Amino acid sequence: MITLTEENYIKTIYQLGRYGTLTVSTNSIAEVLETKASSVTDMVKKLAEKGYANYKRYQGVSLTSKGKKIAADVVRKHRLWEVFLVEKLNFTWDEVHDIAEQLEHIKSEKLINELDKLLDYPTHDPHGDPIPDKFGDIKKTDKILLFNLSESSTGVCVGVKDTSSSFLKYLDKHQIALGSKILVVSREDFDDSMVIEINGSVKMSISQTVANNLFVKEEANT
Amino acid sequence: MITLTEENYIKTIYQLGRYGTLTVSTNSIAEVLETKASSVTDMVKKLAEKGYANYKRYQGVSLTSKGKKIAADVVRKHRLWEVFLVEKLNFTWDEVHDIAEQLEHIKSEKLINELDKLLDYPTHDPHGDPIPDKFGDIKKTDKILLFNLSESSTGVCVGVKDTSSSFLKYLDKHQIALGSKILVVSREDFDDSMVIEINGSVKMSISQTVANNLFVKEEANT
DNA sequence: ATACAAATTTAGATTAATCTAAAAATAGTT
DNA sequence: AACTATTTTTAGATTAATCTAAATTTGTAT
Repeated sequence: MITLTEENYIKTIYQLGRYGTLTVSTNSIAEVLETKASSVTDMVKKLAEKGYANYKRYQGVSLTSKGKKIAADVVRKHRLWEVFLVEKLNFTWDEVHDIAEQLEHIKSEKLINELDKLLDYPTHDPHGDPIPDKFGDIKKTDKILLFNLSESSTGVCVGVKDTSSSFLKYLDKHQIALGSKILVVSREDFDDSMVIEINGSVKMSISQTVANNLFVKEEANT
Repeated sequence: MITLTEENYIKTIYQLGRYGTLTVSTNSIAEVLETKASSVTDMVKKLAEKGYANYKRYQGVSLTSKGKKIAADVVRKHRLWEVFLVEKLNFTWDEVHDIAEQLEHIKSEKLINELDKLLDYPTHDPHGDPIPDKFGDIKKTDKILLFNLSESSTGVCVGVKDTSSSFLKYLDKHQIALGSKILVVSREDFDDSMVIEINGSVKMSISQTVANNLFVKEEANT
């Protein structure tokens, strides 16, 4: 059996390592999980013993295919529950993370399959992140950061990097949502801010920080 | 903060003590939770220290009002989730217990209130057990065991005592469900079995065990 | 009232997950 | 190549929840 704590470590390794493709450092895991690096070392040894991770001292950790499957399942559950909370229980996108963090550990295959069906098989969560399928596979989209969109180009908002409540509320306030059409009107070299136009109407200036936390899908030039 | 384990002990004390009205023994708690009495003693001391229970060595445990509130909340969540699983996710009444056992520990007031609303404020779970309201109050029904129904009396099935999968499947097989009308046709002194008629059509013989695990609400004599 | 059986508690040990502080390895810079 | 700063690991301790085995209390029956 796998414990809740182990699941959280595995998920963190998965996400820090770009869905399990990279090796990650114990320190970075410790930072995300708000523990100490020494605790991470201990746990990572255990995960390796149990066959969920590859680990060589001082060389970082990666997931085995067994570990990746577990991680993808947890992420799948997390994101499906987020969709449920927003679609069925009237939550807003900035309220769902902490609850999904709890719900992601519920064990029942039927439950998650039925939930998937109830929600009509969504492919992305309320923040635009992709939902792994039953087999742990993820559809990759060619999203880029708004910051990397050039002047007079247009993109559709497809996700956020920072999912903090404060950032999401900022976006709400300025009517930026998934699906919004964003035109880069001009860029300011001085402080890397930019002026954008949202859905062809509202014009506003955004900071580099905002531009670096918003994913868009670039639209073909007109 | 209250741990998951503490919550489970509190819930058990609540249920063994008839919704917190009686004092219960450490042994009975140990049996339900499948632990040893010595573990229970330790935990019960801790619960008393934290203000959730009243405890005097060798004299059993009861809940404080603070403990009762926590227990009622957990039971409320458990039963609401059971309704959700049956009503929205196509589970049958014999499949929901173990999953609800996990879901009952999810912490979010908004979540449970919204769930309550989504389900249209149900008063009973799929086994006929009452759902405590937001304040922890429970509507008591005057249900009796089918075993205590006299010959030629009629009752409506309103709940089960044994919620095991095997018993529930037995009921399904014989078309006995919540709401079924049951007439006691005759009783057999020899082995305490009885012949019943279900919904005015099917006649069958049931054992004492079955009659002692089915709750009915007696109907006024015709 | 005593003696015995059953229930309960205590004492001491174990496991999982964590921590601090010290030691070891790695990586970067001159 | 040597020094230093950073990262990582080890060693030893702590906490929550549990266990076994022994000791204590309670209740019952003669």
